[in-house]
Amino acid sequence: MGAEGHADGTVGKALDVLDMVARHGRPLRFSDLLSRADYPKATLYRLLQTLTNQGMLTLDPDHGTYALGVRLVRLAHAAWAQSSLAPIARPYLDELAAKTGETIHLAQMDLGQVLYVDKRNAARPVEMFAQAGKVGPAYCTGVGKAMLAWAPPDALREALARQSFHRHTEHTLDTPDKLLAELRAIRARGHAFDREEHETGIICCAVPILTRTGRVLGALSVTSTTARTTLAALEDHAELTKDIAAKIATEAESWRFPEQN
Amino acid sequence: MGAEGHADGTVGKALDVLDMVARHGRPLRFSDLLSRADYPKATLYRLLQTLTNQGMLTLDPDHGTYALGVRLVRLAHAAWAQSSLAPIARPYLDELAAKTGETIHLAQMDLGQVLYVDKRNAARPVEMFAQAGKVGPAYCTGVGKAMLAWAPPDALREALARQSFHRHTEHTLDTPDKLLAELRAIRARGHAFDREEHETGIICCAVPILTRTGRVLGALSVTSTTARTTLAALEDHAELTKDIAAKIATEAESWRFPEQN
DNA sequence: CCGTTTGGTTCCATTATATGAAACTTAGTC
DNA sequence: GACTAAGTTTCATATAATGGAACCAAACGG
Repeated sequence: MGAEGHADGTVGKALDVLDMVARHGRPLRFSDLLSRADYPKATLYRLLQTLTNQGMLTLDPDHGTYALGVRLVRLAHAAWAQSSLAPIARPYLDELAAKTGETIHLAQMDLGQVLYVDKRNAARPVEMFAQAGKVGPAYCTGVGKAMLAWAPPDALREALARQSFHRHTEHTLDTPDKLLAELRAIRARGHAFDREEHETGIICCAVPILTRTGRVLGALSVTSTTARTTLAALEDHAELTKDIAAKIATEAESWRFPEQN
Repeated sequence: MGAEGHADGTVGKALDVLDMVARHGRPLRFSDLLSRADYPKATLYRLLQTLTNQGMLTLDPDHGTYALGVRLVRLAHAAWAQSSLAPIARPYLDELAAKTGETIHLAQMDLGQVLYVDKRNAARPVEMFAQAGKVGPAYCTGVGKAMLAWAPPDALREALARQSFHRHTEHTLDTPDKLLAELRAIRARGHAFDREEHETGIICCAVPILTRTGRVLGALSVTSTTARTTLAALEDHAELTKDIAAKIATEAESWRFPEQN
């Protein structure tokens, strides 16, 4: 428990508190936080004060509650634009969605979890940020497994340690060993499947987005339901998806390092 | 210079570094940061390390550059959803945009600066997050002045100290005194104008979004150009804008504190 | 109306932690 | 192969975070 891990220094603790507020989803009072966190009163108090006058939290004086601050929204804008693949990938996602007619996910890895940074919904169009930002498990999603399959050994070990291996469906790979075997297969095959491992009826085919040096930037998936299609049919999109992934990778590298190479 | 202000403790410094990366807009190397920040080498180094293994920054091993991390994107999602008025205000902004046919801005105050959290562009539709997240000066924008006019004394003093009072156009109120006089007028009138104070040709009429207790949550503006319309015409929308602002305030309060009152 | 609880803030001696000058280790140049 | 620039580590010191306890205020209960 308290599993968060290595909370290096004060900064780690502060960010921990920030996460706590973020997770809760709506404003909390001092005492709410005090019961959740196991920091001593005074420590938590000063942490909150610091975060508040840094603008990372806002203290609502009427209710005495803390909420995430607007400075975070500003940082968010920058992070979204600069660090996520989303802005670069947008046109390519559109293309992939149009050609496959299926739902598309773009994800990146965040401390062992899958972070969805963009999405195309076959039916409804652009939903962008509101839909993105969600997190999911790595061990039982197509994008998660695709990223893990190409992760360097130490990152993989780290990520494995953070998985909960909860048996979501009867197909979930619920042990590290099963997962490791699957990752080898994925690596050999070049793409990952989700065989209703996270949610019954939901299947997908996912590919990693790799730099020229083989580093994992993220993953891309074509998702559907067993009612609509089959895994084999989704696999037909695999090559196209890989091409798109390659384009995104290339663009990402040249966008971020204009002068280089 | 180094004006940032009270960098309380280590956390403050860490966030300062984060901002620095955010501002720059694209990945930076250690030495880039070293020259910008005036922290000693070792200090900055450890700060970066901490932020990196907290997931707030990512170190690109191929180029040795730091960029904002994905954890920030996740926090961003939460902040956007929970702390900004944007998700609540969306339908109301749509309504206001439709009825006025003009460009609408929704802004909040962030440490003396105006943070635009949403926008409706008369011509093109939804652009959402990509367009929002921008910051601007408080002393020479309609939304900024509207918020300052209803700010409590100490917050106002704080905010004034952070203004640069750069003379953007010939109409800019470029001293604290002029601004204070204007704020009194705004308060009396109930809404603020931007008389081409920030950009020539751009005018707007802005109202604050106030809680029942009179606290400023944000501001709403109807913006246009001198080519298209006049200030007097914009003022015709003032009452409607106030109504919309009131609705947003009410909804914000009940959304955040469901059980209360 | 006063004693009590609950929720929040401040004190202050102690300790842990961040600091930063300087030394060191690469990697890249000439 | 010496020289330079960029990044990393060390270590004594100063500083800042810590947290137990005391304090304050407001809500509660009798």
